[in-house]
Amino acid sequence: MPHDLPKAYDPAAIEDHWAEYWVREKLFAQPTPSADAAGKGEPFTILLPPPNVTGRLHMGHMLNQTEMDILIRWRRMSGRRALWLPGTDHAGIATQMMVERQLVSEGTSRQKLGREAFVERVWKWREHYGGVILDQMKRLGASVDWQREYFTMDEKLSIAVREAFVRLYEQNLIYRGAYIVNWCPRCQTAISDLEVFHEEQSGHLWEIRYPVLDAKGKDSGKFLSVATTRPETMLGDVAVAIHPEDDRYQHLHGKKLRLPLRTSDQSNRVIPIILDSWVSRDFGTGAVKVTPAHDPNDFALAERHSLPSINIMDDTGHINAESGPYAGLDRYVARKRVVADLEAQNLLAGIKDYVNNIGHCDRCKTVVEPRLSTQWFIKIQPLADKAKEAVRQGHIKFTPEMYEKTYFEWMENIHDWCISRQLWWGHRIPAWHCAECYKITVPKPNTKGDPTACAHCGSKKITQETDVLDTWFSSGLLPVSVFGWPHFNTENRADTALSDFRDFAAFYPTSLLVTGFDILFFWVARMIMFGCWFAEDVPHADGSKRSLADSVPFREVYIHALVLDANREKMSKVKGNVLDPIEIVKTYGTDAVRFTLAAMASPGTDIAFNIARTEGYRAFANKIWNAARFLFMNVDRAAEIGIVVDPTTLGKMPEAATYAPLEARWIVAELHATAAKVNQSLENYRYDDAANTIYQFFWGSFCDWYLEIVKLRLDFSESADKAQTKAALTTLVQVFEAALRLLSPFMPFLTEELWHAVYDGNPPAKSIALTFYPPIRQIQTDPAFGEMDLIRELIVQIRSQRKELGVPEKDSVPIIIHAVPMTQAPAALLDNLNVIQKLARVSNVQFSESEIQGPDVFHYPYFGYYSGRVVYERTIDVSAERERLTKEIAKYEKGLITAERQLGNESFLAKAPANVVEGLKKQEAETRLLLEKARAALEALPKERER
RNA sequence: GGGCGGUUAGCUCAGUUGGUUAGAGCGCCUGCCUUACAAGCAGGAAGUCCGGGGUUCGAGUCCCUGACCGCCCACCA
Repeated sequence: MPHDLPKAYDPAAIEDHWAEYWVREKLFAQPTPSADAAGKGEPFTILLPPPNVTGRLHMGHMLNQTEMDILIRWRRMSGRRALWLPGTDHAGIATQMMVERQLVSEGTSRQKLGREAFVERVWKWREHYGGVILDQMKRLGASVDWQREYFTMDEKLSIAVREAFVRLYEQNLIYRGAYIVNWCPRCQTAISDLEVFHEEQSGHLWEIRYPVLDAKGKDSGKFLSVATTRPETMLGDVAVAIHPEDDRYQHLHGKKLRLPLRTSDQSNRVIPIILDSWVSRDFGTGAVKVTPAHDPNDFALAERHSLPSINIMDDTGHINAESGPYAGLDRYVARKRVVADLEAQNLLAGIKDYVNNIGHCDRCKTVVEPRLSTQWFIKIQPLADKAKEAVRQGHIKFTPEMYEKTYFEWMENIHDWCISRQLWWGHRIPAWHCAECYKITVPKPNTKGDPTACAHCGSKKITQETDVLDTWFSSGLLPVSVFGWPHFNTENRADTALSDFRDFAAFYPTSLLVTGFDILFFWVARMIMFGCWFAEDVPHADGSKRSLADSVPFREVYIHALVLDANREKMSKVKGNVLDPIEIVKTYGTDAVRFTLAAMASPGTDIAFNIARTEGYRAFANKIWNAARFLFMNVDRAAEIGIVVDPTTLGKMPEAATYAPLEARWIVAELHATAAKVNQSLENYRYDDAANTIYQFFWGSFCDWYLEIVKLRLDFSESADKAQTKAALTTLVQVFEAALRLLSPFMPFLTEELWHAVYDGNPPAKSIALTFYPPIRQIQTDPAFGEMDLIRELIVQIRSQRKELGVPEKDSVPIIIHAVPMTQAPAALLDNLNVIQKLARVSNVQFSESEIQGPDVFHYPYFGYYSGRVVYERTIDVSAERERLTKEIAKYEKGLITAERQLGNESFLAKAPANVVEGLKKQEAETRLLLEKARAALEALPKERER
């Protein structure tokens, strides 16, 4: 037996095999186009948001990848030159943290190892764990080009990072300086604003009395109260600020205060009272201590008033040597100590409970410390302006649209980007410090090799900057760097790798970015800025200048939502509600999980992942599996009597002859309509519509109706009309094969397996993924839809009536039909009486010239009005029937009143479009008839016996 | 403090530019092991479209307003 499928669908038995096959056969490799690549299809490119090398696949990844895979498979099958490019991110802080943890568990540390050994260790770690998520992707069937896999610290990409840096430096867009940055004492590095998350925490607001000095510099006996949430920062106070027009403090103008704490510089530092209208009079006491080295506002204030900055903390969040007796204390210990010391001096005016927003390190959750420190920054405004312009001009389209607003919101309020990190793992900043003149040497653009002497004084005593770049600096460059930038753009054209240039020419800008909103600013915005900035210099293949429109890193961005648990809660390890996609995949199959995500992925709405849905879609897969078994069973039976479907009739969109049986014409029309809807839905990122449309087609139309009807035509007996059987079988196989292709992007494994089975080991391509997707075809309204509706509705009515009358499931019963207004029923009905008999278990259909009366008469309006009756002596539940009819009558009455009111409204008749009025009139007439019939039926019911 | 999104059946969600009697899956009820499928088949019940006002011939859909839920951004010590 060629078609020997197991009885039940078992994803485990098929998925591993195909996953491995797709990778081995390099089916989705998209090589660098040759010079004469014309006519090979318009490129469709997606860059995979590179997972961190620390990563394991979570539900968000799976959603992200499912969406990309559906689109790329669909576009590939639709004739586009599809490229989905995978890679991983070195993820500076995150990875360094993982390895540090590992070292701690081994009783050693990063510091003990030293920089070089540590970095080597991280590389080893990366080799070991870095591919986990990619292996998981393979298992999910992601149709990426594995030949192009990259890592953000690959040499090729590192060259791009260096070139981007030196160009920006050359353009005066990179500067180094001491500013307040967010400092993580655990990671011991600066982090950007985006890497800080704020959380409300209950704390205290301390009111501290600062002694006011008299003209001689002695305590005047008066005090100025100042409110603070961080008393330990007093050690760095250089002033106290009040509002110039604050009536309460007019007498203090020009006075000085004594800092009531001992520090090393002076036991009692004297600080001025300064006036600044930035101070709000109604907060706290209206007086604010100024600590420039530990607060951004204070820093700005100090600049305005030419005050010094006193840094009181070291890299680890401990008080430094500047602060005498407090030196070496942890910041929170110091806080307690300071408060105690103040209390001892009776300088604590009060402690209030206070809830404030505290910044935490995104990675390690440690409370960040705003801290003055020397860092590298990008002057972002020029890049942001260009990036805004690109979106404003419509060169990048956001879906859902609202994210465009979010993008602009952020871009309008953008701050310079702190790009230096005091880490060891990452791209070391290409700048050299001179030990003699202290100036900085940065290589010129388009040059190779590290500088050996100071560009300013010629000294050979130069050392490279120890800081590395923010991870997002390199990932922000990916759209240009993965396609070879800047190799081909160097002055030294001999260096130009031609193949890289062709990649860039063919695949940049990428078509689409699919990602979550959580990295909209981190990554998406940065790619747009970098892309627009650097790609504009790269000419087109023909040498012409690249416009802004062609400099963007991607033409469209699709932002997907979060995957929540079934109770709409965020998944988190703490809550213990994390679903591991790999586990679910093992139980239900990748296809079912993918389909679940697709069916629930409505743009802009979070997905409450419900395993019940996945169970349902596994059932769907099983349904298809069994439809295939049915089909193969018949193909095999047909073969026994010499009927064989010509395989060359497959692989295209089936057409039905006008003389073909109704179900054949109908299912073909349905297939076309489904293909049109699915294509349109995918075009608009409506994965949910697309998935549901296919589901409805496969299950609701193909299996529930078409297969049941086609059984009648598959007659393999001696007396059978072989031509008719063959025609039916051909349509069956054609539609099924096309439907598999339609479903393939959503359920790649199942469809691959069954598609190969359809071709019985001789497929026309290596994979269903390399065949053609059913396209949109302009369809006229096909009469088959209406005819089929007539038949279906009649069958449903009969089944319903049978149930009502209590006819045993297996029994066949006769029916009587009366048609109004025509005395003859239409051909569609007469031609398909056998279908009605089979599907509704009817023994005989009798047509009645006269109207049928009685409580068991059913009615339905199609091409006129039909009534019918199932002939059966029923055991009627009079009261239940009365209740049902009463409800039905009420419903009709209500509908009728609405319709009549509207039809009686002259302005409605005047203003509403004709088809709406027409429809309403028809509906009113139908309702009226149904109402009359229902009333008659109620009337005909035996009267309830008196009790 | 700003900004954004949501509220439709018991649950999770669709519902295009306003247009005929608001849909799906799951769950629920009833009956069936009908030779592709019990992960199935057939039939059925179930909604004050968050509340209030307005525009319109017509509102789940547009406008105003209130309530509740969620998210993002933000330097008030």
